[in-house]
Amino acid sequence: MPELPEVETIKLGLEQKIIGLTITSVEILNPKTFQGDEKLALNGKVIKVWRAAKMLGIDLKSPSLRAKRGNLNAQDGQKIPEESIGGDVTLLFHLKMSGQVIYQDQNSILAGGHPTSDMKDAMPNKSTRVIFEFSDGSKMYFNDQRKFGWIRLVETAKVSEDAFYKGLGPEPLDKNFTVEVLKQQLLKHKSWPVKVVIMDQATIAGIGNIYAAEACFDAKLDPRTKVSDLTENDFIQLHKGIVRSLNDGVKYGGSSRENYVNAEGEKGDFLNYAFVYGRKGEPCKKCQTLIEKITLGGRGTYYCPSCQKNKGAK
DNA sequence: TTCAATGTTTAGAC
DNA sequence: GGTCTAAACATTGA
Repeated sequence: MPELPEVETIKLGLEQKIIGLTITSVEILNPKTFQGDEKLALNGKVIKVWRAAKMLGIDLKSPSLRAKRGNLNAQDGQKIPEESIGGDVTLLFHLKMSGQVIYQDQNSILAGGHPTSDMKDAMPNKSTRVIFEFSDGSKMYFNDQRKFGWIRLVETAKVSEDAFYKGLGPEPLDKNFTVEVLKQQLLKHKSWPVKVVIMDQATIAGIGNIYAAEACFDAKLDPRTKVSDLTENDFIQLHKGIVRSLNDGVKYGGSSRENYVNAEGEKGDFLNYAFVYGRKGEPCKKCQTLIEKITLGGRGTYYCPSCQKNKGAK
């Protein structure tokens, strides 16, 4: 489920909580969920929490890895300086369709990812796949109903070699993501429908089915419009639509109805603000025409037949 | 009972 | 190779 804004929401919450904490145990309830040697995370201190597309990264300073290497740098045999700021190992998370990251300490619950009614209840539950415990007694749970998601432990220096990470295109919320970049990326697939191409992770990183539909609505483009039929203005509007919908997603705390829950009961409810996603048969918020649903690129696709036009269609 | 689900990868058929 | 579809992963809920 989670797309870029949901993962960003988790990242923003998590970094307030776990930076500086040390992992004291990693309990793997479903072996297929965790790839790599979890022992390298033990006694690892959280240095950084980051996001790339829909992937979450947690960098750890790993005493275990240093011990394994004899505290020597593999390349030149030099001692690794203690003041080294970079992490040694990184936990990569991908939530796929139904993953959740839930962090609980004494005072609060931080729950992000796929929305379920029980996500702020007692953990672990039947969807819990991996449990991390920190030095202060707080815990982080990785839940995943459908078991599509994964956690991978890799050496921080080798994150860029990770198969998934390697395949990612430009980050849409990065300041370098200009209209020109969008255009260049899209033109690599001139015959593809616009919604399909913006969901392609190698073209643009992090856009999923919800935000792709919203971005097309925002740009007034029929999702089936081929890239070759886009005008200069379409690229500008599409760029605006992508950035706006993703930023709105972050602003509203993601599309999970109870994405972020704390003592104040804050919730993410972007879906309440969606113009087309999940609104088949309901009136368009702009023109009252009923929203239609089709299948495009194998995915359910919602659009307003009146607001969104396909200039290439006969 | 059947179908679709906020993701990604892979296999087949033109 | 390009392009499209279906299937695979596994589970739940409408």
